[in-house]
Amino acid sequence: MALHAETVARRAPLNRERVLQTAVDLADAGGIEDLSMRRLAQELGVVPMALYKHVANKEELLDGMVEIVVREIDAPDPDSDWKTAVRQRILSARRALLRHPWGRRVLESRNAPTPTVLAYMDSMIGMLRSGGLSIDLTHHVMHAIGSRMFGFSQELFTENGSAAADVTLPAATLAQIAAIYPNIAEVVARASHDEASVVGSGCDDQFEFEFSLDLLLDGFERLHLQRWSSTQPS
Amino acid sequence: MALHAETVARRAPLNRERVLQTAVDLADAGGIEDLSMRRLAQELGVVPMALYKHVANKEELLDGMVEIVVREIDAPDPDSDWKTAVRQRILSARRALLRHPWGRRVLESRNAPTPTVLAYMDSMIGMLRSGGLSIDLTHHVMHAIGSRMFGFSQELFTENGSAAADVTLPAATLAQIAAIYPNIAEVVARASHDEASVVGSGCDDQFEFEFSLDLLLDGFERLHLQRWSSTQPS
DNA sequence: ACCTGAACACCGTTCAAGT
DNA sequence: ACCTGAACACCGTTCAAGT
Repeated sequence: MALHAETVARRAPLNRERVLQTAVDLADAGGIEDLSMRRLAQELGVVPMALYKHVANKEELLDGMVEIVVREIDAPDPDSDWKTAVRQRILSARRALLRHPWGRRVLESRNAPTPTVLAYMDSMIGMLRSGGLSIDLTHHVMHAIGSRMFGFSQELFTENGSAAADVTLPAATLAQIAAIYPNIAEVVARASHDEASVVGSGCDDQFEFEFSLDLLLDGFERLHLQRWSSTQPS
Repeated sequence: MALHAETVARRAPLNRERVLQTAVDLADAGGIEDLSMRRLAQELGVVPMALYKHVANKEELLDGMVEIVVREIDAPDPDSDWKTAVRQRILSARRALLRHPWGRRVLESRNAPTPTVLAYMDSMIGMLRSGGLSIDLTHHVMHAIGSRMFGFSQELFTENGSAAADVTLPAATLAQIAAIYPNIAEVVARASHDEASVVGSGCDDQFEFEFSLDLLLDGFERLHLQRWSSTQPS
């Protein structure tokens, strides 16, 4: 009896908030593949089925985790012009995603947007409209930004560290690669020469992200200034 | 004895080619989530362990499936200018991916690029270099295109059909959504009005893909013409 | 009313035994 | 040498029994 009471008292009462936050912590620490309902229950000191009191199923758990990540994105700066404000906000989203590397994969696996995601999108549209962009242009801009608005890049093979064109192989095999893929070798050689300070990939992810983001934003601005319309393409 | 001989004769001899092609067919028909080693073995009329004679593990199976998809991408047209040739090739990649909707997810899950993927990237770099782009610009262009070179879009919640901003809900709840997300509602209302002919999403995926692809390609061309360099940003 | 153990229907893969 | 059944260590979730 006493033992039983002590056991109950020792563990903090489970609630949805604590379930979600522990799931986030687990994914942050061990990656999303280490997160299972059974593993999460173990971490919380309960039996797996106890979780189903607070989340309907694993999908709802993942939805809740997405909400936590998206809520970390800074509010828009009302004093900046639309392009600067959008840029800053997306860079803030990227920082949130760097804190939670599993966020990208999980967000992309969702079937439907959660309320927080919809609110973020609504806010983003509002920023573009406040900048004077037409509804038409805003619509296509939202498609063009796509999940980049959450700070996703669209790079190759970055999930697990190194990008495809980046070579962490010994120089011996690099020569062999050059024989088969001469163009890749040329680019890699140049990149590693220019940016030798960057360890690992040899590429500056932040630079690459801003490079493509700015290319798109500049394109949007150009279309806006020339009063682009989808019915009369230039 | 006779029965046994008949059983052996009835099933075509297993080989790597047939294992991979059957896996592709299964994924095409039932989605990637229906593809398991056990399910694939069943389809081929063998015991699960028989597959491990032809592929080391499931990862290698998925690699092989990626190779099949990427090999379907058309070769570059040597007579077109670089921008047109790149554009055509990426649109061909997109068609391949539309035939194998699981391709995106599987390709993104790979840890390292397969030989066919590397060859495709090498060829893409070659096209840019032939167009006169500097190694420096080519490098950053490759990052900026990223997985879009395989025909991936970066749209939201498109995996399972409808994009986030698209409303397939009854009009009654649309009004409720408008109260909470007025900016989304405004864009959706306009889009469904303009493109009422398109069923489902109300958005023309092909148009959106080409819109952002051309924005990027035009940006690349502009940087090339003004002799852009990463060491001296404009 | 609440909690929970056992069970179900799956996974990918290992391993040892059988032919 | 080749093939294969059983087993291992997992999943998410259901369900009925226990308190």
